[in-house]
Amino acid sequence: MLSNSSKYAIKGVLYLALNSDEDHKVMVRDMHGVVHVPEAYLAKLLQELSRHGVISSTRGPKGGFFLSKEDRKRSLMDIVKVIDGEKRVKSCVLGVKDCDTDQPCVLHKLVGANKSKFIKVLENTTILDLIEGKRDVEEFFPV
Amino acid sequence: MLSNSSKYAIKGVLYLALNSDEDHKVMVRDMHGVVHVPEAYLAKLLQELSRHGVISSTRGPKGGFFLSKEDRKRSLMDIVKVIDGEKRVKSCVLGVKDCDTDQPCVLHKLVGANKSKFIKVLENTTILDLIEGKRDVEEFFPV
DNA sequence: CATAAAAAGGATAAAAATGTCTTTTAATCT
DNA sequence: AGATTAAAAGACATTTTTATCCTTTTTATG
Ligand code: FES
Ligand code: FES
Repeated sequence: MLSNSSKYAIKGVLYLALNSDEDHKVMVRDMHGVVHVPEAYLAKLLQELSRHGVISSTRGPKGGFFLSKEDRKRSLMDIVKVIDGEKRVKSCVLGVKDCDTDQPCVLHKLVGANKSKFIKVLENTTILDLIEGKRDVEEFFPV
Repeated sequence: MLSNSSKYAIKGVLYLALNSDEDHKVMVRDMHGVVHVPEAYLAKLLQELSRHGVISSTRGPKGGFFLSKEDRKRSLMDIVKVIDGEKRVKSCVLGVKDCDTDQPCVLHKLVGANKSKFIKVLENTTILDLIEGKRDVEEFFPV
């Protein structure tokens, strides 16, 4: 459903949500160990997210990636859309076509409801929702 | 969640459920067009399923793949386990570890229930369940 | 302005998934 | 028995995903 890259990206953004803001940017070098994602690869993913305006970044000394107030209101789907594309996550359990069309597949009535519920979660859950009240970083990044 | 290969395999087995029995075996050549899976690749997947006893086959003239009475009682999960492995489908939304452990991830409470419901469907739905009453082959194999 | 720090970008590499082809084995039919 | 047929097996090819490396551009700061 979600690619590995999307999982990585989500974890990266969660880290930023917990550890960064406009005044405290964080370098990939300092976060890749905690979220268990290869440094260069995580950098690529975050750059992609930044390029699409899902997260923020500045270059140079004191630079790094961070989440602005606005960024925190982004949904998980915003991340997934950039990395995997919407099509991938919404595709039918049995094929490539979009789910919920006029011609549902055999499995649709069995799993379709679950799938669209999952998508709703991605769409309706913001970064802020996930981190509110939490500061115990480690629990966020299981191996 | 499910690999493309698993989807192919499920579609192949569904075709066999609708079009084969002990006395009417079917060759890959005759089915790959209907289920929209490359011939040689489908052959490989079916061979794998047969090797693991999920479906049946015999070689030579009048040979082919088919589902025995027993085979029809197999669950979707039996197919997925052979092709993808159980780990892959059960893994956590955010990582590689198994879901539902003592240390659930941040997303678990949001999506975990959906995921385990999906797995339950795979485990509890048999081939027979899917085809009962149906003979309209085409609706089963959307593009 | 010089310098160093950091992301951005691009090229490349490695691994996994997907797909094809050829040879071997087993069943059936003359 | 011999010819034919079809799956089984395995080698090979392609594509996609995942991952690394190196150069360039931008920016803060002394
Ligand atoms: S159409 Fe196949 S899961 Fe919805
Ligand atoms: S532990 Fe991550 S989804 Fe269950």
